[in-house]
Amino acid sequence: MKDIPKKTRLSRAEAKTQTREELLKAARTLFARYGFHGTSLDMVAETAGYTKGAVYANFSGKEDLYLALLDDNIEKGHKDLEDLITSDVSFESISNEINKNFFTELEDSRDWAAFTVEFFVHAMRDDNIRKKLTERIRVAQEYYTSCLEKRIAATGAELPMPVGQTATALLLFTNALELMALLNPQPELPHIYVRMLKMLLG
Amino acid sequence: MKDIPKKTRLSRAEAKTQTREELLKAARTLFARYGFHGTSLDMVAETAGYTKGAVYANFSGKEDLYLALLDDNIEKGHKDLEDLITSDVSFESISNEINKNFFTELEDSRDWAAFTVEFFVHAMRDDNIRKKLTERIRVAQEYYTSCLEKRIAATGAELPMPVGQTATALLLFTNALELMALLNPQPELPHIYVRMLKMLLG
DNA sequence: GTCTATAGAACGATAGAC
DNA sequence: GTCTATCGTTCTATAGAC
Repeated sequence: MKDIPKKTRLSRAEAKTQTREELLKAARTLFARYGFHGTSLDMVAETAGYTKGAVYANFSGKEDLYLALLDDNIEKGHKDLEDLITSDVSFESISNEINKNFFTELEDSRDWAAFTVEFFVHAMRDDNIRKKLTERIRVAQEYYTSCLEKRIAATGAELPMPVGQTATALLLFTNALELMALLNPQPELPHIYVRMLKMLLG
Repeated sequence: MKDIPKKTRLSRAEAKTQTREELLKAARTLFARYGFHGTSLDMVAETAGYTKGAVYANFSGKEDLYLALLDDNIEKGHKDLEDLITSDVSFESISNEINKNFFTELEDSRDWAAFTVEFFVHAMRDDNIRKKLTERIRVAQEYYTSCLEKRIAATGAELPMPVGQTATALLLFTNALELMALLNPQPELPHIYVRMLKMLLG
């Protein structure tokens, strides 16, 4: 058997995939921190350890790179809510958890939240982006709806609204509260969140 | 008495004030429609009937012009909620009104909403802007709180949360719902809004 | 030898500053 | 109205995989 080189050589396809991943990773960080217009393709390429040639070999342009991030990431930030809806533990202990760790956990998603909201603004002004975003919103709503249905089946809880509408209301309120907490971390926000959850989840 | 010129001559100070006002008016429209980066100072100057020189004579730069708009305008857009809280008419007729005119009335505030949200993004990345914004949010919360207190005094309604927290929740939910309706006008949104109001206002 | 991912220079347009 | 910087995009050369 021949010597295996220190670094296994990548096939051309593998190398390209890896390049693409690294560019996306750099772009995610930079777009989140500096925004769409505040991030240049030179910065993205350099951060990832490439040059602009690599960007244009993998994406048709800046907008395309930005949209690719949406596809990878839109579902991120919803994980906490998902845990909460489907969780088996008592409402009381969930409330305690929220009251205790609300702000510290939120800090981690600061850049991501900025990215998401910036995307909303783009979407309001660009029909192509709007369509991509609303499709993602639809998927999220359906997913939460099914989580809620499971919860109802398990606990027998009664909701004050139809499940679909409850899911939408939850999605809306959670996002708005998160944004407000990042902009202006008033200490009563976790309490408001818990109370709203109690009202919405019955 | 000498002839009065067709147009009364303005003093230099008056002329400068007028120029400033016209620039602000043009900037308000353009920033709202095309966003911060989508609006050039050339566009602003030209729309107002001046040249870029006039902009730099009245503002220290683009950012300064943008911030000047915040001071004039942040409180806009909340009028509907205010009317609703303080209104004397029955909850039923308010609900009907919302269900009927929700989307048509919203269309008018499309540009304004985009501007507001864009400002939120700026605020997350710029501490100076963040301070200005949170101060405005504080004022809005206080105002809604006092509206709610009046309503309680008048109707004797009981709220499920303390007034201050109810005001915050209302503010959050209304803004989030408005944004969602502009991005993705699902027909059930007004119903969700009415139900949430019922839950929050008791 | 051929193909292609990437490097890197060059271009052209835009827009803020003064 | 000019100056200058920036940046997205395009183009060509090259090195390495096939």
